[in-house]
Amino acid sequence: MPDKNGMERCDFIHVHEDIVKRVQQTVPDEEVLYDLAELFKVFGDSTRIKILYVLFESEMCVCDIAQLLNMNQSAISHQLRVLKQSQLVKYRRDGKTVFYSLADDHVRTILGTGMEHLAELTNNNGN
Amino acid sequence: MPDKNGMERCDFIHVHEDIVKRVQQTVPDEEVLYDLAELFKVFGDSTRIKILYVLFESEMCVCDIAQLLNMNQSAISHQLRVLKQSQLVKYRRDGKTVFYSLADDHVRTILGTGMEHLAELTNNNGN
DNA sequence: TGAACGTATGAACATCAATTCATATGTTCA
DNA sequence: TGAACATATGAATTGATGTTCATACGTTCA
Repeated sequence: MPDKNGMERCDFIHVHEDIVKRVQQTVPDEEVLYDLAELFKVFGDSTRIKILYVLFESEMCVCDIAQLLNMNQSAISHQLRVLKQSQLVKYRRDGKTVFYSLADDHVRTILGTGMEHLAELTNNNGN
Repeated sequence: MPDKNGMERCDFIHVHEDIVKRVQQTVPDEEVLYDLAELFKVFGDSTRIKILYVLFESEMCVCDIAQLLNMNQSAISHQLRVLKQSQLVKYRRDGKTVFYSLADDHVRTILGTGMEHLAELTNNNGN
C-alpha cells in the first residue's frame, strides 16, 4: 500500500544541512537567475537565432530579413521587438526603412559558446 | 486606401542581392540553428537554471534539490530529465538515492557568458 | 495632400511547456 | 517477501509564446 497522502514522504531526513546552507549562500539571487533565464529564453527560438546570425554579416532591414528567412514581415517584426527589448539588437531609421544590427559582441559570444557545446556533443557521440 | 490584399507588398524590390547571397552562405544550416535554439531553450527556465547553479557546488540528490528550491520532488525530477536529455547533467545511483551533477564545464561557461551580458546591461543602465 | 511603401502592433488562434497529482518503478532492510 | 523510501513518469491543467491576419503608423514623393 502506498503512503496515505500519495507520496511526499521525502522529509529531507538525511539532508546534509551544511551543504545546503553553503549552496544557498553561493547561488545568485532569485531575481538574477530569473533575468538570466529570460535572456536565454530569447535565444531559445530558432527564428530569433536565424535573425541574429543574419545580422552577423551586416545590418539589414525588416523586409530583407523576412525574405532571407522566408517568413512574413509581421512575424519578423514581432521577433525583432523581442530582440530589441532584450537589447540584443539596435536599429536606425533611414527614410521608410529601418535597419537592424547587433547591439554588441555579446550575441556572438553567447551563440559561439552554445555552438561549441553542440560541436563537442556531436564529436563525442561520433566516437 | 490600403493595399488590396491587406499588405504583403514589400516585394523585396530594393534588396541587395549580393548581400543576401553572401549571408545565406555564412549562416549555419537550418538544422544546426534549430539544435542551438533547443539548447538555449533548456537554459531559458529559471527552475532549470537554479538546479544547475545548485549543482555547481556539489552533486546532489533529487530530494535535496527539491528542498533547496522549495519545490516538490516531481517537478524537479521532470526538469532533471530535460537536463539529462540535453546532456547537461549526469547521475549516479547509490542505493535508493540518485545523485545528479554537472556533465561538464560547458554549463558554467554558458551561464557565465549570460551573466556577463546581464552585468554589462545593468552597468550601462546605471549611468 | 494623398497615394504608395516599409514597418509596427493588437487580437485571435494554435501550440508548447511547466507544474501538479496520482501512481509506477526500483532499492533497501527487517 | 513486503513495508518504507527515493525517484520516475503519464495524464491533466494552466499559462506562456509564435505566427497570422488585419490594420495602424510614419515616411517619401509626385
